[in-house]
Amino acid sequence: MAVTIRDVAREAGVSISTVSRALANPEQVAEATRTLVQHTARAMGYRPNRAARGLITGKTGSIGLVVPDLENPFFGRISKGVQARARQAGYAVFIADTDEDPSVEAEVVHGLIKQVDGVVLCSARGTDAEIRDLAAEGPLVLVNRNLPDIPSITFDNVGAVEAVLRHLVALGHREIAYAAGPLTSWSNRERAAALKSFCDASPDLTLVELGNFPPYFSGGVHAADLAVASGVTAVVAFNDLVAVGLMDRLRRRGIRVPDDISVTGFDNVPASTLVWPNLTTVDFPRMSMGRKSVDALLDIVFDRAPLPDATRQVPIELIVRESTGVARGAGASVVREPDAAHAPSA
Amino acid sequence: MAVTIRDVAREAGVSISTVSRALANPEQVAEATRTLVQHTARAMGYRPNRAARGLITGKTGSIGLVVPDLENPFFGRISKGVQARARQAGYAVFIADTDEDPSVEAEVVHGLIKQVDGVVLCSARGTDAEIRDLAAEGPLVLVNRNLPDIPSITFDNVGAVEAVLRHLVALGHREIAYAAGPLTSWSNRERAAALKSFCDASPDLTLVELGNFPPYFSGGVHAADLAVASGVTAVVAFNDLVAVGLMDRLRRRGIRVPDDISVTGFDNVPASTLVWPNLTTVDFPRMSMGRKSVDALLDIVFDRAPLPDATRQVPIELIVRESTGVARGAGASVVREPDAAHAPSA
DNA sequence: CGGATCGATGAAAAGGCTTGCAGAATGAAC
DNA sequence: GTTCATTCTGCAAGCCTTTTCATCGATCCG
Repeated sequence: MAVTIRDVAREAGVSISTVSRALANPEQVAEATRTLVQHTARAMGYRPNRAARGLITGKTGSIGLVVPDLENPFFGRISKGVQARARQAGYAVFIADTDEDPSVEAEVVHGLIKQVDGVVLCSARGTDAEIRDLAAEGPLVLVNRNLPDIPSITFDNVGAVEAVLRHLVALGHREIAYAAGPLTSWSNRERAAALKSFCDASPDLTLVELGNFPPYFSGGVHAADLAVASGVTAVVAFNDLVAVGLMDRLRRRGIRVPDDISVTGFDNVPASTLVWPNLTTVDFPRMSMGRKSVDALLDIVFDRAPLPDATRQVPIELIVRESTGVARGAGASVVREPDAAHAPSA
Repeated sequence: MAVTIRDVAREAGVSISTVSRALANPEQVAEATRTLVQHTARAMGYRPNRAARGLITGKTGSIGLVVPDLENPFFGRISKGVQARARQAGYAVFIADTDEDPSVEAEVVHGLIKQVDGVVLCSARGTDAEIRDLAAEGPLVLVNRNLPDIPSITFDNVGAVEAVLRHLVALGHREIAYAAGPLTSWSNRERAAALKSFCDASPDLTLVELGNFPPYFSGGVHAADLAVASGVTAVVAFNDLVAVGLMDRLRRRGIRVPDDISVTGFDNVPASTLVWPNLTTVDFPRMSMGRKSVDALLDIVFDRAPLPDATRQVPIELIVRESTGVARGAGASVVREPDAAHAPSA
């Protein structure tokens, strides 16, 4: 049988309230008593019963984290960030994997949110309405998805797209395909919209929208042939996994990257440096995103003033590697006469 | 404020015990009352308070999963298996990441094991003694590590090594290096020992032990140069990540795989098919391993007869891909006169 | 028709902990 | 020596649920 607070109290010769206080609010108890109690507790191997505490305080000391796919290193890293910060704050974290299924997502969050202090919902796949319903049930923060009135940690998708596009345009690319990710993905919708608006704004740029594809290697394989058929010189893939699948298929068909076609991804997952050529991609500091989400959640839980929205968006960085090069057929002159609207100033 | 069992009781005009029974043991309550209560409960949005239930039953309805690195897809997939089975059984799962640190591991398991019904400890990095101490504190099952007296789910490392070795020998390789993983890793020790015993048993085989290296891409990069210098024709890497790092470094040095050197991994993680050449590796059904671990844990928790040990070891499969080929310098004759002890019978 | 049997229900205790409130003890001030 | 302020400690209520035990009514049988 586990040792309880009253065992410690008996052993130390004090009341259970004193034990409770000595452990939880040490400053409320006299020095001598405090050390006696703490000593006894440790010696007896006392560990507070979280359930009992939770029953009274209404807090569980744990948070939930819901992700679409634990095996995807994108989420693995975010989870690590959440983990780390939660542990620092004395919180344990439930993790649930929804297998990219919006209905599982709703069910899981629903089942979790009442038995934890709050939930971090990562790359939510559900509709805005579903997510609002969920948020009404308890403290919820969104990662990689933005919804007014709900605390959201996002990264700068528009900036990321702009960086990629400038890079490609500078290399002489004018016909660019987007290998789209799942329609349920908010970041896919953001990127697609940003691409469209940029390309619409510059007359000499044509955007070919392909997809949607599943956000995996297989999606990229599928996209590759369509991209080739469309005649573009560069493909922006929804994420690194799709980009890698794309490059694999291109290589198997004897199409060279970047000589024949340039390819870019998003996320900077480990796989982006495993492949050859290494992938040009956009880095998102996922670890710090995970940490921030816990901070935001705890702000709600403890009713603290939340972070200003500006600091909620984590910065991005374009990582130029070997998968992008000068556009096929583009003379060097192209590089010297970039599209005024999108070329880097230097 | 949350709706409690007594709210439901008042609303339905019955006692709280009846509500409790109608929900938890429906057969103990009259048909009419049961449906009334269930209806009222649903209508009011009642959700039982797990903490209160746990206080009385002594069960939390949750289990813990502790892994060295969540970002590693090897563990990601195991986690998915654990996840899935736990959810089936109505359990939620705490996941903790130890960052490959044995002391964090001990601390985390220690902190977790009293507040869950049991813990699945994956690829434990601690010493045998540490793990035994942990197991004494509560229900614990080991995954990818074997310890007498503690329920363990493992895969057949010896069989895996044998399969790899037979494959390499059949291709004419006689000088083989092992790029070892962390000393804290049980499977690394198993594989190293199995390799040694096989090579010792066949006089014409020489084994070069390299390492130890961290179980990541970077470890493989490091190992590559040592492997080349050692003059071997094949390298068995501790896992796929190391193998991929190895191949990357070889490619950068202009050494061809498999023409100059053959490379194999273990685990069959997604990265093994992202690289070119695709990696020859050994597949472990990690998902089913995760599921089995939950079954084993629940067997302990519910005091059921545990699975027989034989079914605790999950089968393996050698996946031959393009990273292994005929040994450099070996004539075709070698393939026709394989070492009797290790060549496949066909 | 009385007693036994059975099913359905309710009352109440228990589980470990926190916390408001009150009491005891100590010390200081007069 | 008395009074008051100030700590420190203990009592007891309460958090929400499960579960034992008792009660009640009804059914059944002799």
